[in-house]
Amino acid sequence: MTTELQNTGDNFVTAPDVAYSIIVQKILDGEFPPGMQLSRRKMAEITNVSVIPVIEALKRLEEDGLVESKPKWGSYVTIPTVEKVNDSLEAREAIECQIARILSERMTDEQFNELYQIAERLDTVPYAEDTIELSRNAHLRFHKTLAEFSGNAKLVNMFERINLFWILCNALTVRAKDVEYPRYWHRKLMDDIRSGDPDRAEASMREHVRDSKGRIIESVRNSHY
Amino acid sequence: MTTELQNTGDNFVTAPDVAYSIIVQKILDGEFPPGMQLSRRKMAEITNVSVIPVIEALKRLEEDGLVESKPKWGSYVTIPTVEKVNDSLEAREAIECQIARILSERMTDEQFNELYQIAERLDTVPYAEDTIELSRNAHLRFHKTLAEFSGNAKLVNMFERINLFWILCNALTVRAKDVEYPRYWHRKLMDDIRSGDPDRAEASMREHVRDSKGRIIESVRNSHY
DNA sequence: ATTGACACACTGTTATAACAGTTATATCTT
DNA sequence: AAGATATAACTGTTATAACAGTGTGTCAAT
Repeated sequence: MTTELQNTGDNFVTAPDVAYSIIVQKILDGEFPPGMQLSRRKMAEITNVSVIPVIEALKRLEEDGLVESKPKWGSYVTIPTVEKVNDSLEAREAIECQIARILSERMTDEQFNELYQIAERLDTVPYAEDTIELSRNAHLRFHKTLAEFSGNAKLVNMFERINLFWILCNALTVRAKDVEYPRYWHRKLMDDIRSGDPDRAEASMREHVRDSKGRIIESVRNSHY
Repeated sequence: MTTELQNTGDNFVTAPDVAYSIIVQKILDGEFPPGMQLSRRKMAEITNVSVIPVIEALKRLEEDGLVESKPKWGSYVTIPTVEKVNDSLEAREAIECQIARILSERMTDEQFNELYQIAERLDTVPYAEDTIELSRNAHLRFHKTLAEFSGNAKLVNMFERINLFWILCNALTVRAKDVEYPRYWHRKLMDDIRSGDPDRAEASMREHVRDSKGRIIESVRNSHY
């Protein structure tokens, strides 16, 4: 049953990769709910690898903020408290504002066009029940592309970390009806970045990030784990 | 010879902790210079633990940016290229500016006084050959304390990561004579944070971080590994 | 009935050893 | 002598198993 462990040419899939992707999936799907203990042996059994790679997978998840550990006790799925969500959003604000600043100073026309297309779709496609998955993915891709276009590997890395915890919170709490963007929300952000003024770009991004803050905090407060 | 592995009461020192601290020390001391390959077996031998904890230690070092890895080849001490240093400084800027913003809005009088004392020492003690170690430590503590007073665990964590790579770069390149602070450099920063205006605090911090940028980049460019 | 202690069934931790690539060197062939 | 091939000595990777705490439930004594 080691079908997934094959070395397909150049890119080598390690056992920790396998364990990580399976566990992440189950956490985001809600199969492993917040607070649930993740025993190393059981995770090894589920993912068909041994304990060693599971340790590394859990460690990565800890870096992502999806899992926490008590020494000599074990790991469990992070419970998104108001404090943690707040910390995460402040960190996200730091990263994304810096990305906006950088992009305002170095962004090619092709990059702007690509981003603007996504922004337009986000502003026009309604956030309805049947398109929620589509819209959410587009939204994630928008921010991920912004990060990548900064050309800064460290910022991209930090963003992806923060983002996973954010995705978890969304999956747990936000419903479609809660989300309603102004009509030119994302395109305005792009225009402000395009202006070439770092301060303006940053201010616009800060507003953009903070917009979701109150909503998320409220949702988290209402869901007790 | 397992004297270091004892469980001293409550706080449990794991084998990865032991390996990590030894290897970090040797990297920062220059005993393991940039580019040097760090074989897992040899690291295990040096640190008196087995290969498994060494894997975790090397992984932590990778997170810190002190070590890089090629799959199926091994780990080696990071070579601080201009690009990496630049990325790191931009990330540092993001974190520290956000910390400055937060502190401008929530900082107690005691916290301000403690920070101001360190700032005063930094501005008055000359950065001479014999006090370089002292001064550098004070400088690190200043920024570390700033991070901690933000009350945001994620930001503290991110800061410590970034900071280690920064320490490495400093250890490799900067000489005492290169560094010369304006007389009120750190106290001005504290005053700007104290003003209560997030934008002003941020701008001041940005200037503070960028001040060192040119100097470091130049030093790194001149030291080819 | 309550309380204490002991044992068992979990948990993490990590050393050993076998497996699997990579690289460099030595040997063989042309 | 030059090139190609095989081999040896590294490297990372990870499964197995033994060790070491932690918590829980049960049983006996009070």
